[in-house]
Amino acid sequence: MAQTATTGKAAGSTRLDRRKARTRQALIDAAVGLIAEGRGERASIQEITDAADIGFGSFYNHFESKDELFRTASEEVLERWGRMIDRACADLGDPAEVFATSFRISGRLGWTHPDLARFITGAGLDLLDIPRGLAPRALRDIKLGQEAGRFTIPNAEVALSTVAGALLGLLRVHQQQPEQIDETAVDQLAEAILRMFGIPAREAKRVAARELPDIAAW
Amino acid sequence: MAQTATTGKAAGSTRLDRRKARTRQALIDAAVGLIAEGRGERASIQEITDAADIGFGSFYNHFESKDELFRTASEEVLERWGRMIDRACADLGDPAEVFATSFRISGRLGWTHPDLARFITGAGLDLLDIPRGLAPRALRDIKLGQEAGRFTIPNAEVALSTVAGALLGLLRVHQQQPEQIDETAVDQLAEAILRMFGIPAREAKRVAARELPDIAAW
DNA sequence: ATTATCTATAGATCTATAGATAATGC
DNA sequence: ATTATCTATAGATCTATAGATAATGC
Repeated sequence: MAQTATTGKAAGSTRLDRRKARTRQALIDAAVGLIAEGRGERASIQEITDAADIGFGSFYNHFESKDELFRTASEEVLERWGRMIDRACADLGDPAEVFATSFRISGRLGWTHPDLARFITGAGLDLLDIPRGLAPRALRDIKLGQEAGRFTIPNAEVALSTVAGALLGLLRVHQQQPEQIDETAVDQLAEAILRMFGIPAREAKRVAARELPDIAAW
Repeated sequence: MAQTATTGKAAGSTRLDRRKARTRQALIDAAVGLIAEGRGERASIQEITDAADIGFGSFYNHFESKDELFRTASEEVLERWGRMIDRACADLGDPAEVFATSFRISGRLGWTHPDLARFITGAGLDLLDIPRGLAPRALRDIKLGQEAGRFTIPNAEVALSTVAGALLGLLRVHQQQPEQIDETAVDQLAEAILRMFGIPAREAKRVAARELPDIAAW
């Protein structure tokens, strides 16, 4: 009874559980950092445990292989990203606006969430193979837009890959020359993508200019 | 005198030179195949020399490291691609049409040049960091289009990354579901990208529908 | 005689595990 | 007593090189 008193962590967990969870999280954080540095799977397990500041052997208490760690780490980060997008789009009905809002928020990650942005550029198009975060949401929204007759672009998968290329380019250029990418640049690109999807130019401008929820508060 | 008689190979080269060149080419072909399989730099030198059917030690007669081999192999393949594009666009003046033609030819690689297409999807967005092939040409054409006032899209680098995402999506879907991507699908995507770049919809349709040179002959 | 290729191997990693140590549970 | 962490290391790779073999030049 008293032992299940909350301690600010998950209820029902022992101190041992929490210590284990911390070690596991340290490994995940280290993996995320390595992907962001662009060294991804090329790092050795030794480098990973050094970065996480844990003993080498502890790695195998949590993951069977580097692959499993990197997959887990990617899914966790992208899941956070996905929930952020869901929150921002909760009240929107029009698929075109959902899509545009998701993209405009993602394009701002360079300054709102630099670590996440660096992870995304580090992962590259592999993002599309991870069933979390942008890919499943954007694909769903593109298909909804097609069904609603707002998007005339024929192939949703190809459209998704195009959007990923656009976002990665945006984040990459921002990392290299931050002054070139501001909110206007992100919104103009969102507008351009809407045109590509088949939304008339005038309407695309309107949809991409709607006010966004306050990102800073997240 | 008689010794420089041509033998169908480069003049002035000895038989030793030609044997060396064959070995080197076998290594490059093996590297291209490994990239196409998506195993790129993860293959060991032993696997590379096995695939090339040459002795392990010969590797170091030609390249100092795997990195150097893969860089050389990528540049060689992309250079061939680039020259193919140059040939097709030689007589075109309008930057928008040069761009559209380059893209429409590249989108057809899935059936005109399947090996090259598989290499491209295997390399992914790393294509943008190799100063050969699509990237420098597309960047040049986008900038020309901007200067000519035909493209209103603001950032050429971001636009380039978007186009790369589109092409990679196209080739990837074609590999997985060939029936989904035919010439019409490629041309529709080219048209959509022109709209994204700021070309009016009607004009985009016109530019993306011009007759292409006969690709089969290449 | 010269040059490239091949085979064999030393030495440097890197992974996976065993066994000792430390922390927590009860 | 139980569980997770740590250190140390065996065994499996993998790279780079040395030295032997084969092909070509002259």
